[in-house]
Amino acid sequence: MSDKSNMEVEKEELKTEHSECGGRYVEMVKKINDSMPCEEEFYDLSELFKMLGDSTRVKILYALSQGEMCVCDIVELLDVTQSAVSHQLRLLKQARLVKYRRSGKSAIYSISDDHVYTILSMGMEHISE
Amino acid sequence: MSDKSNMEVEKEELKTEHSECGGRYVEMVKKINDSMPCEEEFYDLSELFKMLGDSTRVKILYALSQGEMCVCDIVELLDVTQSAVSHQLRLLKQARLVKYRRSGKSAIYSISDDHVYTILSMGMEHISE
DNA sequence: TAAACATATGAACAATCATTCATATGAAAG
DNA sequence: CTTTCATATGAATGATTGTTCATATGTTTA
Repeated sequence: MSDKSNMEVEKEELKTEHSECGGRYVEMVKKINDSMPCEEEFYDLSELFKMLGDSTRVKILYALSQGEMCVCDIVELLDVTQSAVSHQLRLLKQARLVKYRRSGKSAIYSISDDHVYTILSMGMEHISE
Repeated sequence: MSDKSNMEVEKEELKTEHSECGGRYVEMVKKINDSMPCEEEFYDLSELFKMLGDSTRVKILYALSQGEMCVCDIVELLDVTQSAVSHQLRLLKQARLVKYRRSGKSAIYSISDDHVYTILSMGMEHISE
């Protein structure tokens, strides 16, 4: 295989990898590419929003944003099974969005920091536009 | 069936529906319950966050938050198939998070309003705590 | 009009997820 | 120590979702 045919193959690969329409934006794309957050950051970010991307969990977080409460309060407030609430609280705890302490028979949950509430509020503001 | 036994049954149902631990929080729960956003609001809110709850979509939105660009730019910038990008753009468009216009062969997408960017930023701030 | 390019879309598939049911743990009261 | 209450958890299931592959649509250029 000659050098020439090799180069031609590379050219072809380049052509199929991405299109040529870019024209106007190539420079911008390069710049953005250099300042792109890393894969992990995007992953964490989407994981965070994934936690907020469920009706039951959002309700729980909203309730807790009004003040700490125990599991049975949440069950009473929302229309969800105790089991479902418990499962979701576990996820929220793992994601460090809520914390809890034990008090007698009860487990008392609360929002772990108020960034969470801020994000919720921004979301609510957005959907009422 | 006498009135008395009827009342007893109701009492029992009440007991099994929710626990009695509430004690301290009952008043608060009532108050919160009255000011709770409606089902639909929670639904919309979780739908919004669901859109941000995927790595590919977050990347796309981040890229677009730097400026409008066409599909092939996004494909080049991120490491995702053209088909996957197109599918996700459709979802983002349906959710009104992005808008697009056609220019020749290209479809040029952009963030539909900067609430989106604000929410993204809040999220990024949160995960770097 | 045909070829090339940019984007969109339908169907299929694997993976993830939220809920339910049954049951386990843990704590307090009797 | 047994019962009752509050919460947690494992397994099963149905539903949703993101990607891929193949192909269609729409636009420009030759």
